[in-house]
Amino acid sequence: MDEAPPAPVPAADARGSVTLHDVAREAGVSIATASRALNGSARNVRTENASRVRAAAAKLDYRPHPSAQAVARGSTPTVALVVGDVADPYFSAIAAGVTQAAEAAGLVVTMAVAGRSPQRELELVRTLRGQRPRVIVLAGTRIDGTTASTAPKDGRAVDGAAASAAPGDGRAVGGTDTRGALVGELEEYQAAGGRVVMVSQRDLPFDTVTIDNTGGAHRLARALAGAGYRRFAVFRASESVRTSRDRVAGFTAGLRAAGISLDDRFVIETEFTRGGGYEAARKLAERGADEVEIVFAVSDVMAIGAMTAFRDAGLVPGEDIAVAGFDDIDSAIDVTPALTSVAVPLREAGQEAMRLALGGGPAPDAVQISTRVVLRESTPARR
Amino acid sequence: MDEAPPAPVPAADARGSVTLHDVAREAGVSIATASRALNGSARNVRTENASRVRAAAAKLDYRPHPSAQAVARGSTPTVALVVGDVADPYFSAIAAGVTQAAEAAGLVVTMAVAGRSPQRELELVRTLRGQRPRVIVLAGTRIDGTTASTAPKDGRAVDGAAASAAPGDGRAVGGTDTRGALVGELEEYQAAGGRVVMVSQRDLPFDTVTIDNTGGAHRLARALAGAGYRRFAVFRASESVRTSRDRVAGFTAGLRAAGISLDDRFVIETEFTRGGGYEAARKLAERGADEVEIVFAVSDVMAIGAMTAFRDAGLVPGEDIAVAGFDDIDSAIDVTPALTSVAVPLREAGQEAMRLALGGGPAPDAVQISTRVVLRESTPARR
DNA sequence: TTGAAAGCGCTACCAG
DNA sequence: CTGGTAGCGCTTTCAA
Repeated sequence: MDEAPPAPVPAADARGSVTLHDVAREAGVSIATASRALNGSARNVRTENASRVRAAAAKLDYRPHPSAQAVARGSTPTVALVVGDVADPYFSAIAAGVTQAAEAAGLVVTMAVAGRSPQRELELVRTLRGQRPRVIVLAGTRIDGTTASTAPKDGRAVDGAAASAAPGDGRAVGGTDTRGALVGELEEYQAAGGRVVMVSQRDLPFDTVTIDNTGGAHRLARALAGAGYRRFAVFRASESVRTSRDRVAGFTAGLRAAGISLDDRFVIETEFTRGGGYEAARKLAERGADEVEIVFAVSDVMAIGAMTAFRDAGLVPGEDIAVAGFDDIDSAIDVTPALTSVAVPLREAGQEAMRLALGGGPAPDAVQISTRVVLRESTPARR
Repeated sequence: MDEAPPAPVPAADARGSVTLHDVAREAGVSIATASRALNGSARNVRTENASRVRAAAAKLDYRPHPSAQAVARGSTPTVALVVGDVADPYFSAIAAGVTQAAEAAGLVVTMAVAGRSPQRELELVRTLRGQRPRVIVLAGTRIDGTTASTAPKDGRAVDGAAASAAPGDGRAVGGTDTRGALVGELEEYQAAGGRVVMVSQRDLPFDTVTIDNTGGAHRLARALAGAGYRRFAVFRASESVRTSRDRVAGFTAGLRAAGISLDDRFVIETEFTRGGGYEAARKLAERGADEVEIVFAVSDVMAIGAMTAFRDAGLVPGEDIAVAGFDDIDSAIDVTPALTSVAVPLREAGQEAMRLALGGGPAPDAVQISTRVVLRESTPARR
C-alpha cells in the first residue's frame, strides 16, 4: 500500500467532490503542476499545460477546498468580524462596509455577535482566532473596556500592563480583567501575523478607525448656537459609555467656544436607548422645560424617544422645544419634525477598517471618520 | 528521514501555534488519544488520561485548528448565510436570528452579501459551497427568481429541468438561467450531505421558512374594515416583487371577505422604498384623495414615506387620511402618528431556519412564520 | 518547467 | 482503552 501506483482513487470520487488529484489526472499532469496552474502565485507553468489544467478543472467542475488550502498554507482567506448586535443599525452599517470591502479583496467574512458582554467578546475572539483568519475586526463595543470606576486616568498604561501579563495564562485572569485578556489574545494573534482592526474603540495598541464624535458634537453645538439657541439641555448616557462621553465633551466645548455655558441642572443622565430618551424628556417636561430652548440627545434614538415624550407632555417638538440628536439614522428624516443630527458614515468606517487591515504597515495605524452636521426642522433658526 | 524518531518538531513551535502533537507529548499520550480526549465523540478514554490531556491543553493554551479538522472530517462547523444587504433591517433581523441559533449550536456563521443580483447570489453560493459549510441559508432575495414575463406558471417544473441540466456544466448556462443554475448548485450540495434552507422564498425544493404575508395582510384588511374603513387605496411594488404581490393578494382577499371591493384606480404601483411611498402619496394627494379614507402600503418604509408626503401636501395622517404598513419596523412607533402595521418576527424566522437545518429530516420541510396585526394611531377607529 | 514527496493539523480505522 | 498510521486536499520545497 506504500508503493502501489493503482491508487484507490474511488474514495474522492465516492465522496462526490472533485479534487485537485482528479484534475491533474484528467489534464495529464502532476498534481503539483495542477496546483501551480490553478492557484500558484508564480507563472512557472507552460502555458499549454496551464490551459489543459484549467480546461480539466472546468470540465470536472472543480472547486478548491479552502480548508485544505488553509491547513497547507497556514491561514484562511477570511476576515472575522465581531459586532455587538447585527440587528442594530449602527453595527449592521459597519458590517456592511466591512463585508463590501472584504469581498472586493476576495475575502469572506465570518461574523460573530458579542451581545453587550465583554466576556462573550473575549470568548469569541478566542474561538475566531482558532480559525486563523487573515484579519479580525472588532466593531462597536460601545461600552468602555476601562470601567470608569477602577481604571486609572491613562488607559494606555493599563493596556500595556495587562497585555504583557495576559499571554502567560489568559484563563487565570479573573472575570475582572476581561479587557486585559482580550488585548493579550489579540496581541498574540497579531504577533503570529494576523491583522487586528478596531472600529470606534480607542486606546488599544491596534489599528483603529475612530468616529469623530467629539468634533461632530462640537460643530453641532456651534451650529445651534449660530441658529440662535442659548439655553441648552443635554440627555446623556452613563459615564461608562465612551461614545456618549465624547459627544457630550465635544458639545460642551462647542458651546463654550460660542460663549455659552451649560447648566448642570439640565444635563440628564439616562439609558442609551429610545426609552432612556423618552424618560429623560418626560422628567424634564414634568419639572418644567420653560428654561430650556433646546435639548441635545447624544443619539438619535434617544432624541426620537424624547420627541415623543415631549409631544405626549403637550409640547410640540420644533416649536415649543427644539431637539437635536446624533448618528443621522434613517428615521431621522421620517419623524416629525425631521431631526437635526450629525451624520456618521458608518459604512465607510467599515470599509476603512478593511483598508487599514489590508494595506496597513507594521505599526498600529489610525484613521478618523469625520462626521457632518445636518440641520433640520427640529431645530428651526431663532431670530 | 523516513525512520528518524528525533522529529524536527520545531516547525510547529516556530510557527507559534500549539498543535495536538504538542499537547499529546506534554500529556504523555499518543496524539490519537489526545484527539479523542479533546474532540472525540465516544468517551473511550481513561478519565485520568483525559484530564491529563485537558490539563496539557490548558497549560499550552491549545486551540484546535478548525480547518484541519474540516479537511480531516470532510465538513466545517459553519453555516453560510447569504443575505441581500446586511444594512437592511429586514435582513439584519433575519441574520441576527440565524446567528443566534447557530452559535447556540456551536456553529460559526459566515455571511455574504448578494446585493440584489441573482447573478452575484449564484457566484456566492458557488464560493460558499467550496467552504463545505454544514448548512447554507439563503435569506431574502425579495425579488422573484421566476421572472414574471418568461416563467411558465409552474415554477417547480422549471426548477427540476434546470437542476438536471446544470450539473454537467454550470458555467455554460447563460445569464438567463441563473435560477436554474442556483438550484442545481444547491441540489448538488444537498446531495453531498449539506443542508439548504431558504427564508421567504418559496417554490424551491428545499427546506423553507416562509413569512405569512398573505395571512397577515388578510387579517389587517379585516381589522381595518372592522374599524370602519370602507374606501381603500393600496401602494404596491412591482409585480415581480413576490412579497408585495402576496401582501396585496391577502389584503384584497381580506377586504373581499369583509364585503369591500378595491377600486383599481387607487391601486398604485411604485418603488418598494421610502421614496416610492412618498411619490405614490404625492400623486394621490395631487389628484385628490377625497375618495380615499385609508391607504395600505405594502411595507412600513413605503408607508412612512407616504405619511410625510401627505403631510407635505397639507393632509394630516391619521386625521385626514389613515395609513397602514407592513413589517412593524422599529420606527413604526416613532413616527407621528404611530403607524398601524403587521409585525413580522424576522428574528424568529432566522432561528427557525436554523432549527429546520439542524433538526430536519431528509425531506424538504417548510414552516411558516405567522404575523400579527398591530393597530395604532395612524388608523383611528371610525364610527 | 516539472514531478516526487514531505508536510500542514487533525480524525478515524485497525490492531493490540 | 490505546498507539500506530493511513489518509483528508492542498502547498511547497527539492531535485531532476
